[in-house]
Amino acid sequence: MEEKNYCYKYPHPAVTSDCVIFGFDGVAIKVLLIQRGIEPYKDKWAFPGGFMQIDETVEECAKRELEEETGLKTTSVEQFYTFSDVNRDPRERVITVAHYALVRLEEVKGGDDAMSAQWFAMNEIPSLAFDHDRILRIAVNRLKERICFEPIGFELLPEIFTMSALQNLYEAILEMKFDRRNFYNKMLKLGILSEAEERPKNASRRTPIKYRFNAKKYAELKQKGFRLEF
Amino acid sequence: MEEKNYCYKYPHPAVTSDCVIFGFDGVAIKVLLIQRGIEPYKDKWAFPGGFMQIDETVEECAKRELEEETGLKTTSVEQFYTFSDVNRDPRERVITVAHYALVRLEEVKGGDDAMSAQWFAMNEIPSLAFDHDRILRIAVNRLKERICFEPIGFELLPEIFTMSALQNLYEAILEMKFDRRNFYNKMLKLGILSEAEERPKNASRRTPIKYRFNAKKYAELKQKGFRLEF
DNA sequence: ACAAAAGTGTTAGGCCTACACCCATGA
DNA sequence: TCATGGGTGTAGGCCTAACACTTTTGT
Repeated sequence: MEEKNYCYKYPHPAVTSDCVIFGFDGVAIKVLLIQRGIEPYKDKWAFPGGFMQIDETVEECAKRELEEETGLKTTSVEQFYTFSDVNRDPRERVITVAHYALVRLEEVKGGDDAMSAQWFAMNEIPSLAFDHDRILRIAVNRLKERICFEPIGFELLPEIFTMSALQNLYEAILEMKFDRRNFYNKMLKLGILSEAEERPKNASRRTPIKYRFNAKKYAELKQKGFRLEF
Repeated sequence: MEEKNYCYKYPHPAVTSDCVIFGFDGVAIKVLLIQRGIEPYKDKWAFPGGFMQIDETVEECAKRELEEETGLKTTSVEQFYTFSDVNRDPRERVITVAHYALVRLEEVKGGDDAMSAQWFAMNEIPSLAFDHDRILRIAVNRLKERICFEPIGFELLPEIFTMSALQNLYEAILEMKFDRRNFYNKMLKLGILSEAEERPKNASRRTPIKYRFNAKKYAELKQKGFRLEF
């Protein structure tokens, strides 16, 4: 038998952190999953995550496990819900603090085949281990809510992007279609986009304007309180 | 020495649930606190809460502890953040899942002096135990955010209320002043208020109209998606 | 040549905001 | 009689939503 050296007067649950990692390939929202190598739910797909160590916060745990399991280093994850159903893990009582993060797909490719991590489009998600289906549903809802208030979409795009890439992203996340002209106007009126290059003199009608996110203007705007409506 | 009969291969944190209970007395938002009877932070004020049992969810724990410590039974609490700083409790590693709930002050009076629970107006909050100051700050932010999207304010008011009571509540939560006519128009246009009584024939200009919250109309509205803007 | 991508502007309707007067009551 | 609370409507500005054509490029 294993040694069990950590003893308490009352029963303690195990605590894990899980990570729902969103990416965007220009067309669809994708989610990063790993295939479990051990029981329970061996060979099933699940979110990267694992047991919290006694000297780290749940956020630190989420980032550490993410890197260990997928090679992906992110600067920030955001917790969004704690799942505590009594029987959500067959091994022992486990509560998990679920986090999400947005990453640029381009910056990640490395981790994919070295590890057993893979990106899945939202409509191709396999059946997931534990209660991870539920975690995903709630994560997607949070993402939808949040993108209406903060320009988090830019974290999913390359630094320089076209207006239609941005529109595609919003349409993919919110599962809605927008009128192109209205979307342009709304985004430009917000004032948080800067043109990323001189428009060449020989600008054809066909070459799209490149933008970048203007964090400085956004900070000013945020102070005053604002809201993106869709 | 106490017996320590619950043993694990790896160290486990303790898990607690805490409750930020909001009430409204017609003028100001209040919060329910209890005075701690034991160390650590003996005699300091804190949110009701306590250790999760191994066979209950964090939400069940929150409701149980709330009732044990204040006599207050609530049907629902909502978790809003999990605090996991490594040293937030001097006894052992404790992570807490913080919840909030809105209650009608009128329905609570019982518990107050039997227990050592007391209501505090937001500007009279004493210094709190643990990291409960931080928990309160975040709870208040969530409340502000949420009241702009869902008519949770009605949970704080008596079933039948006047428009100015409702306006006072919104002004207290959001710490803003609204134009009375605009507030009336906005609320009535939403269509989630019903007049609670016949307007008497001898209606004087001075007797206010009584309303009640119309959950049915709200449910219809919610399906279509809506938003309260302030 | 045709389909697909991208740039561009106007109009009508709805919503938000700001604002003032009258009446009744209680002190 | 005066202060307070409460009911009520309008006008201007801003935002939103709907909507079409032209240019260019690649096939």
